[in-house]
Amino acid sequence: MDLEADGPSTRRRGPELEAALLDAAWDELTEKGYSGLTFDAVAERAHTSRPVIYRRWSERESLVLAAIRHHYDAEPIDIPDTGSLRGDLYALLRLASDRRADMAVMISAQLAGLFSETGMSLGTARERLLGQGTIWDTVILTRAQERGEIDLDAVPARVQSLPFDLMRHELLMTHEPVSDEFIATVVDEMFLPLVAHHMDYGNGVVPPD
Amino acid sequence: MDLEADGPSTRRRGPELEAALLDAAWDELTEKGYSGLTFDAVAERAHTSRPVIYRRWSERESLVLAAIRHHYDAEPIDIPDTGSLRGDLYALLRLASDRRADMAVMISAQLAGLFSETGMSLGTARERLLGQGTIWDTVILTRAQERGEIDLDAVPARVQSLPFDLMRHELLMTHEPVSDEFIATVVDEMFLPLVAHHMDYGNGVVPPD
DNA sequence: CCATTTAGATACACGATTGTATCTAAATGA
DNA sequence: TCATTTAGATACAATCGTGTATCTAAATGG
Repeated sequence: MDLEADGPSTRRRGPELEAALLDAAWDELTEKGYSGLTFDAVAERAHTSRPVIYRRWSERESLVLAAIRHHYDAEPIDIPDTGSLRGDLYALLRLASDRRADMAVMISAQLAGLFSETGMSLGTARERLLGQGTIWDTVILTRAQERGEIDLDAVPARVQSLPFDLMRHELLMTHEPVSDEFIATVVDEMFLPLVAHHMDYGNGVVPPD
Repeated sequence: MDLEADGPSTRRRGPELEAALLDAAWDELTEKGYSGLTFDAVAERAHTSRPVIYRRWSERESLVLAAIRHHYDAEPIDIPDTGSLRGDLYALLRLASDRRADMAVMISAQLAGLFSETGMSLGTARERLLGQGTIWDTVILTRAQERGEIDLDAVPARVQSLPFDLMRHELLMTHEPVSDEFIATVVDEMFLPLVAHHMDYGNGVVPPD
């Protein structure tokens, strides 16, 4: 065996080795995607051999799920408590986006079947497939605006799970952490106004106590 | 060759054959996903052989993209014009969801690397990976509700691209056409209120003429 | 320090898929 | 009808990943 590269002939065991394997699996997963992940590549990346992996996880699914859990256990997100909903949302969306962008990449790592091989993102694929610009919503909204039903400049491009659904959507589409502008839009121009609206006109719910 | 099954010994050519190949590719794509699609399976499904495919598309990517284009050219969505934004939205969301659910399935067909092999949907995967229920948004919103900042019952689970982003998100998560309840929620409890809000309080934009 | 465990290397047979080459016979056009 | 095209069958080598078996030597625990 070659001893020059890194650790001087040290042979890992137990948890340390396991962590290295799962890290390698995670990396392979984000790069190649689930269906592109091979035991071989994981073993090589972890500087070991296939049998070492097979002894722990005999199926790809279990290996991958273990790798994902391991990755997230490694850096848990602590939910912010700023004292206000707005502050919590800003903080959590920023945090979740930065820390979980790889989750979207991972989820898309499944998508990666197509995308990793071709270098396409989901958004790019949509563009390539749908043509350039004029899509349904644009047409309808333009029409609506022409009828005076809506002012597109007054309605930003972007309520309970809304911010998270939209963030997840954004992450899936771009494979990048969302921008500050995105968060501001979602929180201050969508979520909070909707909250206000529904608190003003919502059904007269009374707490059950 | 076997002549009993269907068409009596007729040998397809040109456009007819090409359409059959692309249909077969589409079907394989939705069933197996991009990375699970093989020239072999496509050929077999089209009742022909691999060389016939290779003569037209030598790469998987070009075959798949051609298949997707062919599929959507076959049944284009005509944008509804009901006379009102609300009506247009209801109609278009319904139509797009029904007709493009397979698009999400297709997009997820990429996701299918993991999901087709394991029978998981993206939503199921999220559940399995995140645990049972108590996630960020729930915690924060519960907190906010406890502070009286928000009434969860008054704010439904669900602005310009909002309905479509949310529908796309929904399709990706469930792999099913969205429900009428989903459309109603998005349109009447999210999008339209936001439109109203932003038209009332939006920036005083003046048409540039 | 010896016994036990187990990491890591290597090798193997197997199956699936690829891309091409070759041959035939069916469709088409002049 | 005859020449040209090309669909479709078949076969092939080559590659890649799988899953297992086997051997060695390093780590660990008593």
